[in-house]
Amino acid sequence: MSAHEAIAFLKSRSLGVLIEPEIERMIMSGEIKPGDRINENALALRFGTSRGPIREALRSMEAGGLVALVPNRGVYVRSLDLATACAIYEVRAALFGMAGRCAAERAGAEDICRLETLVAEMDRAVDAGDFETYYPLNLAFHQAILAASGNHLLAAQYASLIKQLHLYRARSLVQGGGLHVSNQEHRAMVDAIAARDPEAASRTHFDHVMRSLDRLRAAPAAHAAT
Amino acid sequence: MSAHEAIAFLKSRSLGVLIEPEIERMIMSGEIKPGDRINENALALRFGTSRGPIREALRSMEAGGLVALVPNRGVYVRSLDLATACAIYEVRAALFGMAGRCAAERAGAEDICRLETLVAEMDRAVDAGDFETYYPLNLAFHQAILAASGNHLLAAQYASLIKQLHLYRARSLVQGGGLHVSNQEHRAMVDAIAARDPEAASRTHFDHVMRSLDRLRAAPAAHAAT
DNA sequence: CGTCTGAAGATTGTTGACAATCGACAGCGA
DNA sequence: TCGCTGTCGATTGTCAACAATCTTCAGACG
Repeated sequence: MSAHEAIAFLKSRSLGVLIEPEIERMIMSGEIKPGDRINENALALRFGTSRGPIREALRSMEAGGLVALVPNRGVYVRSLDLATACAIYEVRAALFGMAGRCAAERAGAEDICRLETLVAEMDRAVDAGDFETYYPLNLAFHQAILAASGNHLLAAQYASLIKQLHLYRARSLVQGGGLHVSNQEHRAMVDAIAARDPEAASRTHFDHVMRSLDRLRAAPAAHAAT
Repeated sequence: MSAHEAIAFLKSRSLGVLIEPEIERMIMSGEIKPGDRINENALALRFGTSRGPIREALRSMEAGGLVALVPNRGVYVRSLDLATACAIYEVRAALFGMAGRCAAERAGAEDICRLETLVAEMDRAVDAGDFETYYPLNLAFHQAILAASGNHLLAAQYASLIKQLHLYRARSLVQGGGLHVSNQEHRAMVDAIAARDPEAASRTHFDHVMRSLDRLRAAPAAHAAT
C-alpha cells in the first residue's frame, strides 16, 4: 500500500491543500490561540513555501469558520463568545438528531455492534474512573453514529462544528461538563438505533446535545473581554 | 449614504472577496453549468485581475461545496447526483426543523406578523394561480423563518445548502415539485410558531422539508450520466 | 486497422517582487 | 502635559512570469 500512499501524496500535491490541515492542527493544539493574528510571511517561512498557498489555505479555513478575514489587516483565529458557541450547539443538536434518525433507519448490524461495544467500553472506563480513556471513546462513539447515519454531508458538517467549538475560550469548561457521565444517555441512543426507532433515536440524540448546551449555558461566564 | 457605500466598497476591497459572489452568480444563473470546468485565465481576463484572487475565491467556494478541486486539472462546478441531493435535503430538514423550534421560542411579534403576511400573500397567489409571484414569496417565507430563529449560523448553513441544491441536474423537477401547493403546511408552521410551541414547530418544519425530499425521491430519475 | 509513443500546446501550481495600506512612534504645537 | 501630524517599518493585496503537469493529436509500429 506504500505505492498507493505515494500516489495519493503526489495526487494531493497542491501546497494549499497540504498546508490547510497543518494550520488547523496548530490552532487545535493551542499553538495559535483564538484572537491571535496569523502572519502570512511567518507561515510561509515555516512551511518553506511562498505566501500564495498560505493565502489559499486561509481562505478555505475562513469558509469553514475557523479564521476571520479582516481586510488589509490580516486573518485572525476566530474567537467565539458564549452566544456564538450556543448557536453552534443548536445546529449541532439538529444535525446529531438527524444523524440518530438516519442511523436508526440505515445502520448495519456491524454499525450497531460497534456502537454497543463502545458504550460497553465507556461503561468500564466510567466504573474505573478512567476519564483519560473515556474521552477518546466518547469522541469515537459520536463519530461512529455519524458514520452509521450514512450521510457524508451530515458527518462533514458535524465535524466542522466540532472544530469550531474548539475556538470557544472557556472550552475547558465545556469539556469538563462533557465529561459529565452521560453513558445512560449513550445507551438510550444505541437502544433506539438498535430498535430501529427513528423517532426515539432522533429525540435521544437531540436531547443529548441539548443537555450539553444547558450545561454550557449554566457554566459561569468565565470568558474575558477582548 | 453614498459616502458610506463608497467606504464599505473600499473596505471590502480584496478582489477575491469581491469576485466570489460574482462567480456564484455565474453558476446560479446557469452561465456555467454543473460539471463544467472553470478556466482561471478566462475568469482573470473577464474580471480584469490576475489569477491570484480568482484562485482564492475558488478555494472559498470549494469549502462551500459549490465547486470541486481536482489537482492539476482545475476546478469543476460540482454536479450532484440524486443520492447527494437527498443527503442535502436531510441536512436541510434537520436545520429547518431547528429553525422552526428556535423561531417558536424567540420570534418577535413583528417576525410573526411578517410570516403571517407572507402566508396570506402566498394564499392569494395560489388562488390566482400566479406561480410567478408564489415562488419568490416562498423563498422569502423560508428566509423569514431562518431570520426569526435568531441563529445566524443556522441561517448561513441553510443558505449554503440551498445554493448547493442548485447544482442538482434535474433541479427543475425539484422546483416543479416545490411549487406543489403546500401553503397549508406553511400555515401550520406559522401557527406553531405563533402558539410558541417549539415541538409542534420543529415537527411541522421538519416534515415540510421531508415531504419535499419524498417528492424528490419519487421524481423520475431524469439525470443523464456524465 | 488499432494501439502505442512522443512532441506541442494549453492550463495549473508556485514563486518572488511591487504597490497600497495599516499601526506605531517621534516630533511639533497649543 | 496633552493632542495632533507626518513619517517609518511591517504586513497585506496584487501581479506577471516561471516551472510542472496534463491533454491532444499526429505519426510510427505491430
